[in-house]
Amino acid sequence: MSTTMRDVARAAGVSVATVSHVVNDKPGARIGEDARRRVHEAIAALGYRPNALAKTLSEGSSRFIGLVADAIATTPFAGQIIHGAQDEAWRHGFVLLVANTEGNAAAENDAIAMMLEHQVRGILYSTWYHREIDVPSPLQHTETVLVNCFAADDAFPAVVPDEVQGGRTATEELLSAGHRRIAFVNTTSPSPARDGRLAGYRAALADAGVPVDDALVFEAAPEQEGGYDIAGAVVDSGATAVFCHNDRVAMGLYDGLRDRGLRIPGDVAVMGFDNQDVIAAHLRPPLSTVALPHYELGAAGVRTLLGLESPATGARQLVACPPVLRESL
Amino acid sequence: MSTTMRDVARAAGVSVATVSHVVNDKPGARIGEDARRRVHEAIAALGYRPNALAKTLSEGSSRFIGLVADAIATTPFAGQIIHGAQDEAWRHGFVLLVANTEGNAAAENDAIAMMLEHQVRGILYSTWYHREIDVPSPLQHTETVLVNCFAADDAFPAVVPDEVQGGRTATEELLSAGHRRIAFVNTTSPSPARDGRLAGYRAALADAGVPVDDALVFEAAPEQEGGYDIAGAVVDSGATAVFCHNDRVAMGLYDGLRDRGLRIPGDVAVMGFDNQDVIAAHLRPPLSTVALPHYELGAAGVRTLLGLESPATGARQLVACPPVLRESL
DNA sequence: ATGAAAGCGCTAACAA
DNA sequence: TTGTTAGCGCTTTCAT
Repeated sequence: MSTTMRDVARAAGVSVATVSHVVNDKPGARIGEDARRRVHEAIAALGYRPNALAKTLSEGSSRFIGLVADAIATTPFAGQIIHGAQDEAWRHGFVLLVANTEGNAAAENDAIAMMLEHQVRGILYSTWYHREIDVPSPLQHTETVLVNCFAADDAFPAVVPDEVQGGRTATEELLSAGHRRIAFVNTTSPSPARDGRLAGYRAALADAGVPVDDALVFEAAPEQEGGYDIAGAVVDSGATAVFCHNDRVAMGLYDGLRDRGLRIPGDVAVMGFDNQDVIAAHLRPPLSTVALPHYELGAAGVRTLLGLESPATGARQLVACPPVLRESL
Repeated sequence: MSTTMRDVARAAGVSVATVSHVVNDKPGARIGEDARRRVHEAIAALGYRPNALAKTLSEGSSRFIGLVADAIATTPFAGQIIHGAQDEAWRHGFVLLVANTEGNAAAENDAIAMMLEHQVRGILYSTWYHREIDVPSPLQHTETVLVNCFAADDAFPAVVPDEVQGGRTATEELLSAGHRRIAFVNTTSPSPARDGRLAGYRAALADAGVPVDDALVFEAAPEQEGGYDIAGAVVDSGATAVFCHNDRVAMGLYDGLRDRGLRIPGDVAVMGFDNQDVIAAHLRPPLSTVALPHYELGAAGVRTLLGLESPATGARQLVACPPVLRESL
């Protein structure tokens, strides 16, 4: 097997206790200059690596954090949640245990059980799109933080994107670009995103003294196809700017607009939502949008779990969706 | 703290050895019906969960596998490597420790060190695009499998996509759709993908008895912009079909073609590469392409690490890139 | 300033 | 069939 603390102790001619002290740089430990040096030498010579598992066992508390995700796969940016969580965990000396459950309840329970058996400090439960969930029962008695989702009764700390602010921001950008007839192509699927962004849109208009015209609010499937199909109606409405529920809808709308000989942003300004990697920056013209803060969601989740971030509001913690301006308006 | 095996033993009126045996369902262990039942009852009553860390310590071998990735973030489908690795690891009772290093050497070394300290059985080192790498030195003395990358001298087992076969497949699809003047818009950046796909393109043409015309081979930046900009030249070449280095280039090409009043696939057939989630299936028309097998790469990496898959060839293990036919040809 | 020794929760001989 | 016991590698009093 690998070299242990005992090997080091023997090589340095000291006891394991001494080695332990110098390895961990214990504050209240008086170690002689000489002994300390010998230990370091022995460590280098033997290529000693502390066994984190043994350490955990003896200390009684691990440095693992679990992250169970319903879909690392399905959506590109879900990976950003992992990334943010991993970075932040790392920053505090923690390691991430990742499990992908594909929404399968059995897999979910297995994953949670396995994490608990590995003595995780707590579990981050995340979804790939912002929504309300039923918290899996094994999580009821575990230190849990919801990421990008929330419990019906807000019984668990949760970190979610601020949809209302996002919708408001998008609209404000269009407003400040001089537009007054601003259409909103919302999604057809009921969700916090749908309600929140609409509320934000309305609020921004109201604040700007622009009357809300319900004829300017459309609904479309939240994909390219939805955006493409709604283009005609949007054009007919006489809108000079369009805020799309997401970047994919915007991408479809681009095509629909182009088919009708309309130029962006000359004839119609377009604003997206999500700031989706492969799309937003590379449409022609590059799409202005509002970013979904996935990385930050993961990071904030870890901080909350570690008790470094007091849930200001009480339950749901809102993370801002910042605007990303490019050339579509 | 949580309930331990001792608590269970006491509650069931047996020894810890007995509990251990029933918990692990040890083959060579004769346990009385009665004792077994009492143990199970005690476990249920106390809500006992085995401590995986203690188990590892005592058994001497852990069930962790490390995955260090240079960018979970940058590209959407990198996440699929994690996903595949995680599923496969899980399937064999292993847990994935994930670390994202953003290509930073220091972070990389830290990550590897941490994994080693956690007694990982081995480490998967993966990159977000297929390329040759210098294997970080701490990995030299560790059970390592390269995923989506390979060492200069093929000194490490590696699992990579079969670029040549991919290029050949793409071309064959175009060929069997009846095309003879098939352009290839390759990338400008040197890479296994660039060389391999070109080789596959040539081989497919040769096999079909179609002379390779170098005037039909173009180069463009591997993004939407590159595809858009090259459209004119491609059209001028008189090609009736275009094989693009990747889906993003194809997306740009779509725009360029449309600007020139050309229809897809009526006037020009288009084939992509990557099968990139957000893009391929949602262009108009949906893009036919060749899939990069990221999930499979991650899964195969785990199998190889676990010694379940004997590297047939010796060093680099090739994973097939299957065609995904939609409506662009 | 340093060491001995008792655990942490579990496994695996070996006894009984 | 079941129990005893000695570790696994490390931390941590408590002596010295």
